[in-house]
Amino acid sequence: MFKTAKTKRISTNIVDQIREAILSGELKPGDRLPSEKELSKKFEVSKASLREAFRALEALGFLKIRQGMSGGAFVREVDLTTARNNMFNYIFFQNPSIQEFTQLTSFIEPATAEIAARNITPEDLDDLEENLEMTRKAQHKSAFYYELDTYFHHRIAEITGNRLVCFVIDSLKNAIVNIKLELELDNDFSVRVFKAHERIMDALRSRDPDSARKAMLQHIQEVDQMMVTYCDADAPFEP
Amino acid sequence: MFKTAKTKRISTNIVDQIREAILSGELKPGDRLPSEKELSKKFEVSKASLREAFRALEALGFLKIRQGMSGGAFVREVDLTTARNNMFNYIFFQNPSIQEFTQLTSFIEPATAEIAARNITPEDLDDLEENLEMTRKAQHKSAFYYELDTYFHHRIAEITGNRLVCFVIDSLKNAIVNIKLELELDNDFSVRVFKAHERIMDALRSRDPDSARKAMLQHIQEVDQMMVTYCDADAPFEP
DNA sequence: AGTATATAAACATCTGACGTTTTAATATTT
DNA sequence: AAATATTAAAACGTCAGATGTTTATATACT
Repeated sequence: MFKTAKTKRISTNIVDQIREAILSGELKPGDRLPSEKELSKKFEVSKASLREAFRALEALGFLKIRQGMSGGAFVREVDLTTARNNMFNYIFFQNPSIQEFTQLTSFIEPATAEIAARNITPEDLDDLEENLEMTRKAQHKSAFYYELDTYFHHRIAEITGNRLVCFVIDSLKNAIVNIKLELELDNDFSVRVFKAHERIMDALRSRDPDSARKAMLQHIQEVDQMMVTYCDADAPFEP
Repeated sequence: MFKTAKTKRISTNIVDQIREAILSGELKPGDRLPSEKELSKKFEVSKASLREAFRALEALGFLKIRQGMSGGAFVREVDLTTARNNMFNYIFFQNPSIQEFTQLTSFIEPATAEIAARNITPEDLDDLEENLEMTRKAQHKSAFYYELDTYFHHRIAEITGNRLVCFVIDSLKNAIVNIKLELELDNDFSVRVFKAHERIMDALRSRDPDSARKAMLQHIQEVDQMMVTYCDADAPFEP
């Protein structure tokens, strides 16, 4: 009983109203809001307060403000990058251990690989073969190598057709790389990753769910092992 | 080669600088930033621009601004609620099917239950027993029932000690309830949920990982089944 | 037809004034 | 002396209006 009667900041009030309008479907991606002048009249607030609200809604990913004639505030879908960044911000403060990352990943990715082995199409296979080939060639180019690895896992997740799974896998990979290591790949590491990807591909090619699951799990555990060793050895990331 | 040379908005620049300072550890949770007046002097920008930046950083969960003497902008950890809301915003636009939720959940929660059965302490058990008892008594009080269910799953996840797992499970439960249904529990539904929880508890009590995993999986699939039926039957949520 | 120029709509930024909240110090009362 | 009331100051909150910048479109000029 008795909720707070405190009046919020004006900008907060506006953020809530616009967010609500979007979530209720009253405003849809692509819609353009009235100009600052008109809106501040409607809300009966100053331009400054309105603009503060816009900055928050932009940070949340609900709006994109464009300058110039026929610019304005456009509603947009909260996109993957925004969501992933926001998730990163949270995970950063949790500062989970490599083992926590590995554990969650090992719950999801082997299952993903298993399903992929059942549902994979020739096009998917071609895509992954190409990725594998590029990985083979790129074994010593660190930054590029990371991108290829991410794509490999992302692509397999995509085959499940489950966007939530894709999102979580993406976000985890993004977070661990940004938090834990700037991935100073040594030769051994990249060779092992490549070989693991090869084994997974073998299983996918032969549409063998069980092997795919096992190969993926082994891959995850091997990488975990290497990362833990690497961190213990010469890169303590907790000052 | 050649990145964009476009100068960003001032507020964006400030957001980036402060965010960077936090991520690099230069600023820590609890720290107080200088006053608006001083900061706008340091950044050589107007108060308005600085405040716009503050609104964005607040929305992201990095800052909390307090009014009054000895108020100001305080750095804080991005908290679970903020992160969960931000994740919800993304998932809202993806509008995933119940099956997508179920699939991801079925990857994670059975594994969670399995581990919990191994690691559960007497205190954990007491907690869960109490929750089960309350669930038994509250089978017809919809809102409360949902809270108890959420806590049950959350608490089991917690036993793994893996904060990422907790976060994902929490966020998923939060999202599905807010997006898909305002959970008009009928009697059958709550009875089945209660019985499933009972079965899971049996397994946890006897520290039987295999049974715990199976019971959890069955619970998830049963709930999925009921939700799909419910949605098909009389609550189409896509207008 | 193609290119330059002008115009207008809309956002971006700054300034300075005034209001509100909150804490802490001080004065007053009991 | 303790409790209460008053006051002061620091910091955020809001507003109005002036001025600058961007961008698309219309117009004029090759």
